Amino acid sequence: MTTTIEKSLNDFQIEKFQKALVSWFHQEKRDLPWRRTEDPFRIWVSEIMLQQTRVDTVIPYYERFIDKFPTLHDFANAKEDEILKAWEGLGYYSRVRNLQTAVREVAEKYNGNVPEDPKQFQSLKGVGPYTAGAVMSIAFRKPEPAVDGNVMRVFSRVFSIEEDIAKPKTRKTFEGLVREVIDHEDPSGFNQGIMELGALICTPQSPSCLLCPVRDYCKGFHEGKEKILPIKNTKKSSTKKKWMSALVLTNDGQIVVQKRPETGLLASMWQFPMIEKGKNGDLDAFRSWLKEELNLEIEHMEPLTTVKHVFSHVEWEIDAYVVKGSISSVELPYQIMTEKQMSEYAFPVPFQKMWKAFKETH
DNA sequence: AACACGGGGCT
DNA sequence: AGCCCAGTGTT
Repeated sequence: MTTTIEKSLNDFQIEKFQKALVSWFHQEKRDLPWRRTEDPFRIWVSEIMLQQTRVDTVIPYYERFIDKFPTLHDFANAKEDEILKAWEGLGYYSRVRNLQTAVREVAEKYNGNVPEDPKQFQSLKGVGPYTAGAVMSIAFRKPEPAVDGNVMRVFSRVFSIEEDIAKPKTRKTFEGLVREVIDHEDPSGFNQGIMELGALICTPQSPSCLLCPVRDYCKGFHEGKEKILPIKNTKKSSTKKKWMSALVLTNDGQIVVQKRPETGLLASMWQFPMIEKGKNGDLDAFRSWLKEELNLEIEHMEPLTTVKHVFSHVEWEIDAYVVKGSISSVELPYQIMTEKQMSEYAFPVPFQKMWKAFKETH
């Protein structure tokens, strides 16, 4: 039993709404790098990068990524450390691993051609209902819905829908609505137009209704509800976790690093040796842990900085130290490398903050 | 349905 | 201190 949304527009008005939106889009759209290509692989890459990530953040990553992996096959053949490095700082790192899994499947199963069938494409790793609709409509002009946060916000206003957009089933409601009103002449312009409108005009706070090309068709505006829509419930707050970490420098100027586990938070990325801080925050316990864990003879140890980092669901506080000493040998997952070697591996932002503090003080 | 999964920009 | 961002996978 799905909720039925009463459309506030008749067929005639829907057509005018489509034309107003699509022509506004083609006139006002931003010149973005992924709008200069028709290569399904590149459009796909851009959509994965844009998940939960702002356009301005994505642009430089996209440029570097396409420069490094110009074709689907270049990316399919790359090493994991290499693709993680290309994604370093962008967040949600499973996106890039899933993308490679999917691209390899396309290379083998579809002879390197991105499937044009929405169901086949959506079956690929990391491709959900939004990304499937976006790539199918933009690259292949298929009239498929691509419902993201923008679409739910814009449509909740245009059709004055007060369902909670945080609920999973609400997305399906909007998909059904998009299927009814999408422009079959230009599905790409329609989907991108809604998203562009959400980014430039129909913004989360204080939408610019006076500049809106579809204001005349907006039920929420006519009811004066544009500011209270969309309805979205609040999510729970994040937990906190404290750590102690050391930048260990060997006598010949190398650095001790560690590869994180291949599952979970920041999977397979690199960091400096780190343990969870005990309840007493015992520095001596940390020293003896370093000694045993790394076969390390500590010659000097000093506090460096405290790094705070907020993830979506957890907050970290890292007490960072600089340690100098001699090491006979380290065992996996630890490794000793030069600064130049470090630059080839992906480090999460909290550890980049540590490194930056070190470079500024030493 | 609820939660894990990054990082940054804006109010 | 929240909210939001061109969401998806797992449980």
